[in-house]
Amino acid sequence: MNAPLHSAFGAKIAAHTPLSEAERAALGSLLTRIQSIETGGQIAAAGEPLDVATIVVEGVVARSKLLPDGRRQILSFLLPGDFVDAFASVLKRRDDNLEAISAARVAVVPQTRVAEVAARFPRLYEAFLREAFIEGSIAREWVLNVGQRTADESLAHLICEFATRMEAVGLARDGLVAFPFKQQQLADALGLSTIHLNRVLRSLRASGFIRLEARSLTVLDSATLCRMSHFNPDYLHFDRRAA
Amino acid sequence: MNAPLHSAFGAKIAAHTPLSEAERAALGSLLTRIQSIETGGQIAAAGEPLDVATIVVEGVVARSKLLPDGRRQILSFLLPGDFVDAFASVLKRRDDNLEAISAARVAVVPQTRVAEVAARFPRLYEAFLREAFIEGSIAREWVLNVGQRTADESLAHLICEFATRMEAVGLARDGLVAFPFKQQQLADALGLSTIHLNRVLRSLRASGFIRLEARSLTVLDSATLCRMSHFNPDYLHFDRRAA
DNA sequence: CGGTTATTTGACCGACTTCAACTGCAGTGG
DNA sequence: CCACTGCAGTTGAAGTCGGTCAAATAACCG
Repeated sequence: MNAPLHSAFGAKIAAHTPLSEAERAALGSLLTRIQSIETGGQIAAAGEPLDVATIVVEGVVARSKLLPDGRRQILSFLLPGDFVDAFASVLKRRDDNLEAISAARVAVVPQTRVAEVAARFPRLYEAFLREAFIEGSIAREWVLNVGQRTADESLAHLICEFATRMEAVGLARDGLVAFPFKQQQLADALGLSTIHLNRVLRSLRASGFIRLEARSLTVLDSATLCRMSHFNPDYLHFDRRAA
Repeated sequence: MNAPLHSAFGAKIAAHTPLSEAERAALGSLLTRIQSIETGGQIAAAGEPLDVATIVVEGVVARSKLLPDGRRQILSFLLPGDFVDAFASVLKRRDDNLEAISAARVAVVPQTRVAEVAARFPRLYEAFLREAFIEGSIAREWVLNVGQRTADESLAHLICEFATRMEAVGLARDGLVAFPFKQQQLADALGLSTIHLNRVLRSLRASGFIRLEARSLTVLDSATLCRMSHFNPDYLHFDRRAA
């Protein structure tokens, strides 16, 4: 992970919106209050006011919800460059949690700062809005993943999504990508038990579709993985102008 | 259901945003091109451009996704007064479907019209944004529902959510509410087989929690239903100013 | 090195699915 | 008026996917 430090954030937005120097500078100015969070550390909790947005600078963050008896569902993984809750101030209080999957660095941006930048730079405003709706679209795909796909399909789908998104921000190359997840976390993301997740993961390795060692994943047979999980990247809305 | 025809839409927004006469008029002006859709009719399909927003005037609409082999997941139910895809023009193409659960009447609003109204009335703009993010919040709760809750819990939760939302737009009274769903549709919403859904629904009736006859639902024991499903209405974000 | 946490494995169990058949009802047409 | 059709709902039996319980490695960390 020795990519230039703040690159993902700007790169992600620049991928679909050409940016002026002033816009780049404004983006950079959002990355001031950067916090380091250790693995498993909590970044935000349900019930807190929604007065800050969060930009993931480094590492992976999970958005999750809990049931009173302790069952946990992970709702999405936030990767470097992701900017969440930028418009959440239209709601009052957070109803979910943000926690670090790996050691992470995140920028915590007061909504007032976001609003200033958005007011000055309409294209950035639209880019932020776009990010927010893409996260919504991903959440809907997860409903499909958890509700309809079998355990194998849904794990394969998660891997396809993760690899694709990491590649899009330049953090994967030739199918090789950091994979910081504990099996417990993958299980919570897919609505499976850890034990079953372990067997399914194991079977993907045994089939030769992936290699997984030292928290690092190699996708060996991307085509099969995508096909078996019915992965269709449209829901990631990478390119606005694409057909 | 002989509530005044267009009431739900305005009422829903007025519930958290005080509206001027001009704002009311602008809202009304969005409700011009109203289409009647028969039960099961398709309103929009994946792949279409996202150049229109949709307001549900009457009836219930489902947002759904399909897998190539025919499995279907319903992602949310849109009730009278709901306004969806108002900002979706930041994305290019739809990746889900809208279909009528019951006979429905919907207003199909070109994004340009939405933009005009939003530009003239900032408070309406914010209200629309709010609607959009609440739908996102509901989608995240559904991930939890499908991923973690057992079949009984998740059906009970769906019923609590539906009754609560219908009540919020004045379409339920004393626990009595129209319930247009086929068991197949409920099953697709919860990621269950129809047969299992039938048994679970049946057991909720046998337990005396609900009565269900002639497409009309009576919630007999709301407290137990909410408790057993861990229903916490915070995620519906009804009142922005509430604690 | 010891203690904790993560992963792996096995045996068993249960929630949910699948397959198949039957009921009830509304519409349709003879 | 009544067979005929089709669809939604109901029921039963059998099978499977995935969960639970328990325990053994293996990796991690101070």
